[in-house]
Amino acid sequence: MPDRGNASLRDVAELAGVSVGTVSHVLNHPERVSEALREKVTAAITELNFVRSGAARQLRQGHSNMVGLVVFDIGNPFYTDAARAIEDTLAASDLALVISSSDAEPHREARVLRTLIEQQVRGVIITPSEGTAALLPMLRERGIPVVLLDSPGDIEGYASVGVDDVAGGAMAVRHLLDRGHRLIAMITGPMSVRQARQRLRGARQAITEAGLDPEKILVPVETEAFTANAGEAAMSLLLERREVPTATFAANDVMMIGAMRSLRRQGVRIPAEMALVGYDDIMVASELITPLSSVHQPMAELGRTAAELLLDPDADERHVVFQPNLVVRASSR
Amino acid sequence: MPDRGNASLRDVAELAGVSVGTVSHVLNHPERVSEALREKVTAAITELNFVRSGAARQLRQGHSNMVGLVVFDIGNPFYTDAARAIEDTLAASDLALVISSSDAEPHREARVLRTLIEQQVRGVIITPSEGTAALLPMLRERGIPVVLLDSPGDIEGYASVGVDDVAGGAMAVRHLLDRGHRLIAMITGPMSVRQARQRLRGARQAITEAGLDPEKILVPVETEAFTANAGEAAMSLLLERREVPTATFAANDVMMIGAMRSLRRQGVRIPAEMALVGYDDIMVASELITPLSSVHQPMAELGRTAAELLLDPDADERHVVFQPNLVVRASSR
DNA sequence: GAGGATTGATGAATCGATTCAATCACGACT
DNA sequence: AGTCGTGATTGAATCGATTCATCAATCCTC
Repeated sequence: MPDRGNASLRDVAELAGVSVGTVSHVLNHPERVSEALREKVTAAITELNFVRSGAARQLRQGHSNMVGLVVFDIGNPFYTDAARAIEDTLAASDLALVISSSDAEPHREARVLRTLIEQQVRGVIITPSEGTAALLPMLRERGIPVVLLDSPGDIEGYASVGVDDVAGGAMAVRHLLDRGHRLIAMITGPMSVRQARQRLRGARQAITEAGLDPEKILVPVETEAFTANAGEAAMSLLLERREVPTATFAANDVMMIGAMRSLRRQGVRIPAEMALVGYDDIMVASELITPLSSVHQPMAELGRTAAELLLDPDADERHVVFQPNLVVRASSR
Repeated sequence: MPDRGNASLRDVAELAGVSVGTVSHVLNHPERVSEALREKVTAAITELNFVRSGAARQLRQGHSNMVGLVVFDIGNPFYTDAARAIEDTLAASDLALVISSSDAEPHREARVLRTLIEQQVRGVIITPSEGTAALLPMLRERGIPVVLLDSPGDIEGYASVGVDDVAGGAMAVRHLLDRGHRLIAMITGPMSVRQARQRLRGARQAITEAGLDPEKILVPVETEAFTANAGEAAMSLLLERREVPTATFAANDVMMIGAMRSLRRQGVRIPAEMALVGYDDIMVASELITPLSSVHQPMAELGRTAAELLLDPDADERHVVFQPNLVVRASSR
């Protein structure tokens, strides 16, 4: 057995009877090498099963061919959809994607970013948490481009992509207004979360724009978490009101699933007695007993754009905001 | 402003007034350096904001501090749960995780593995697809440890971790038998998929073990895909039978959600007229109108063990198989 | 046919951290 | 006082791909 698997560029050169410079040219600038030599070199490469050392390459070039993606939680389907799109876009430029999750822990986030700097990544795409702003200068100092994901202009001085949560909230409520509802509940989730606040703002805005009074039309119910149980409790509360709303908008589909449980138990018909619109358009939204209308976010486009911004040298501080779109299903029809 | 962010180990040495060797020792073998110098060096490191070059380090050491994880699809929640556990386990050994998805495309998988080899990763954890077996020798040749994920001994000669799908199928059906059901449908999914075959085998086995005849008890229905629509169609078919089963086991929760749609439309009561058990225990299983019993897989343990096997030098060809567990909810109670 | 231009190939210098053999400083012991 | 030993520090060699100045060869043009 030939001693395969550890060949260096020098070994290839020796076998092919050329200089190391030529082998390197075959790999990086094939057009500069005559066909005869090119063939000899490629033959030697296959023969030796040669794979070039990324370390040596990076050391010389000053940067690697990797881009870092740092998300809160890899488990979140939105981020994975975006990640997929990022990966595909980068692949076209021969860049590999390195995914890490920060869990929104500053300590962990710092460690992850440090590793990325050590690897001299070509750029970083990150969904910022509370502590992120303090860490970004580390990257900036080293000339590593940064794009903020799902964070429309949260932090000054960096390019960003995001989805317009105000518009999303507005389009959900506008749809319900259009269908004649005049007392609309909103299950907001925790108001400490930016997305919750902005979706609520959008909801109010839609009502104002229709020439109506948000105070009279909208019944917001804050919950402690974005869970199904929280949604169920919120809906139970709403059904006990003197004047029960005829429609409900939830800032998240999972809470709405809980709310639907409560409705089913009380025998409230959907959408006849209670129309529903959720947010996120999760995979099962269309698979529920009553398929759920929901605000869909273009995560793939978001990812693609984030990657494009990262690669664009003069995108320094551009902010791209995508518009969500409403998917209407039986729950509000 | 000091020119921060590009300092090399030599710059640190200069500022601290010591040799490069000493700085390196401070980083890697602090105990060999006197306290006085150690402090001077650490001061210089902070002053210059020094982060060592991973490339140079790797080049010299012959390997990086990264481990590659290659999955079918990052979007799949199972894999992300496992990924999280892998990441945590590796972090304890100061190893970073690089996640990539192969989409089960051999072409893409080959490219991903090539990148990992270039990076001289310390090991690779991979969920193998059809073409994987042919690619693994590339890693073996280079002495890169490999652990197969979710693939109990599929490929000879490599360590692996997996969940016992036969046992999973068996425990679902055993539960239904225990509750007195004697005509049980199984929505299998495509039989070309190993998981589908093994879960069916488990189902048969449970019936045999109970001293009954699988041919008389079990009604398998193959579908073309693991989707909700496929599940719905399968259930409609079952309901048209002369003798309608009193229980259904689906090889996947999403198909079961479709099946439940069909049942609801026909007014079949769950579990009184039809008991249900799914597989995967997806997040919404507990959030459905009728909470769904489902076979749960210990993905976190799977991930942790995969990482441990990877780091264990004498785990060369060990196979670890986990047992799934049945979560009983209202749909079969 | 000579000079100039073009194309192809070469190999030494380079990137930055690690490591080990060599040197140094200082105290202890004979 | 001199020698030995111990522990701390040094610095040069090393890993492997890239690049650029240099050299060689071939082709055009007048």
